[in-house]
Amino acid sequence: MKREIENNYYQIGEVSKICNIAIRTLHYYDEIDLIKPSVVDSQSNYRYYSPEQIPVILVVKNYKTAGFTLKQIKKLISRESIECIQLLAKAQCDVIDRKILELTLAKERLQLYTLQNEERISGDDNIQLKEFPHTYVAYIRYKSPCTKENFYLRYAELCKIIEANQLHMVGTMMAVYYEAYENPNYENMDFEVCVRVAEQEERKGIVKKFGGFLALTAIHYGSYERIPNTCLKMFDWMNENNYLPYGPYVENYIVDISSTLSEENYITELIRPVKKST
Amino acid sequence: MKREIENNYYQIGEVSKICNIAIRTLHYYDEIDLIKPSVVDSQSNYRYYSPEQIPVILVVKNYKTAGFTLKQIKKLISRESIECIQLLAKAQCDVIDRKILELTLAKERLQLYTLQNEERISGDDNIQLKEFPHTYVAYIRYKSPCTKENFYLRYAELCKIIEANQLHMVGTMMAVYYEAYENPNYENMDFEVCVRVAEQEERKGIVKKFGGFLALTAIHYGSYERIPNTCLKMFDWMNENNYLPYGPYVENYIVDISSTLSEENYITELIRPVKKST
DNA sequence: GGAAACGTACAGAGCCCCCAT
DNA sequence: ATGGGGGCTCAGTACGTTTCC
Repeated sequence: MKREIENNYYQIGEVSKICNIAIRTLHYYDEIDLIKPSVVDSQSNYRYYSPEQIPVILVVKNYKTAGFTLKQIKKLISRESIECIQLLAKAQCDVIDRKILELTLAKERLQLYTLQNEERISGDDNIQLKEFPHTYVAYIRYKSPCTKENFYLRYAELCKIIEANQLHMVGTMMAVYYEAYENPNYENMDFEVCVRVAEQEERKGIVKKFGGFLALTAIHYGSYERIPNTCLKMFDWMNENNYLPYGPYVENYIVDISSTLSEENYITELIRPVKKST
Repeated sequence: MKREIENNYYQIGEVSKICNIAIRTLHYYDEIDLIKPSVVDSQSNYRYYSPEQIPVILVVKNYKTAGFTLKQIKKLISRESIECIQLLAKAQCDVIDRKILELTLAKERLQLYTLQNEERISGDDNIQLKEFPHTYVAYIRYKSPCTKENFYLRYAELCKIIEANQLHMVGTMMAVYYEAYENPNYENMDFEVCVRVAEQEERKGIVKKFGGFLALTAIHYGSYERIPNTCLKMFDWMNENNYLPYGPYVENYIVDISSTLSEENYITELIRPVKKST
């Protein structure tokens, strides 16, 4: 009789190997009545699984990678009606789509760090003239004292708006300085804090199209105090190559206080729209 | 002095709203030293967060959606070196890629159920002639008694091989009957159990190209006992339309014991390769 | 009277470790 | 070497009570 069981059933370790599931997890599935072994030896309490259970266990695994909870899976494999499965499956497809979108965006954000690294190595002279690409940004623009604190306050405001409107931030904080050529009034300055979003459509007062202009850009490493220095270099380049500023100056805070404590690690992209002087 | 704190700092409720994080979660982040409020009132124990903390909290959120653990995030925002961040970010990008692949495959599997539904509704007469598409399948072929038990044993074997070779199953179990036209010997039958895999390449003895032939297909609903019935209908169709069998007969077990207990819910695709008779 | 704090409890999905055979 | 099972983990959520503004 023992022989018979051993020949026609799998022990838990075999099932574990076949399905690539930890033994303890199979214990757990038994405990919560998700997958009960066909036979349990009443003396040893050893679990014995029938071959028909293998496909079921594998289906459970598939459902799990699809993101169903064990409770849902219990329903799915309790197998009342196929219509029920189809309904749940359809809904889960949408969930998966959303998850994939989220992960794609998360990856994009991570790549901001890694990409910057390569540029940093490749570009000894990091000043370059390029077409700043079209993107969509969520923004807040009004006049206020231009202090660090106000910056973060505004960024916080912006984040609140982004959350409230279920937008998806991709990218880092940027600032647009609308008064860079008049004598800027630092006590009450007209500037904008904005950030790129995944959504490709304008929303009145919240999201607008941005970019699509020719700009001289430079990557500035380190503390913000030395930014004027890098700016001067950009002006030198413009003089030599006959370009003039053309539109508000932009800064993109690629690595800032949110990812590093030491100001020496800051990375800022300085973006100055330009046109050829005639 | 209290006034000053209230003006320059956020209370926990405000942070919660701005960042869309539960208050109790912020408590938790404080407890595990992930995000400590800048100021804690020593009398009331009220937490006060500075505006600079908002971007950090949001970065934590982003890292979380990217799949980092809180422990890793603690390191990431402890912000020793950017190189460390870049390394972790690069590794996590690979993790995300794998997750996206997995989810994509999981979705494909789910769609097997939902797609079948539409076909079921649309096709009153479910016999159709079609080019069976090219796919890659993992397979096991040898002779053995053709019993249900052996089927699941083989399927289990196949799954083991798939796991061992890190292949990705997409689709349902299929069987290829190589002896369908000779007098089949059910005691020792040459048949194959196979399943579609995501990998688009052959592997000797494990994965092979499959399909790419003209076939008459029918969807059979219900118990396997009535399959011969549906088969007869297919032969009738072939006689009427001048087609002859051409190659081994295949069954695709779309809904079987792994997704339903009642045999009445089974859905099986019968696939008979054919050619025009001359 | 609405916020905030905090202790406890519990969730889901396992995993670690020790013991028995 | 294989099995069994208690307790533990992670990242929270829910509930209830008490204290503060």
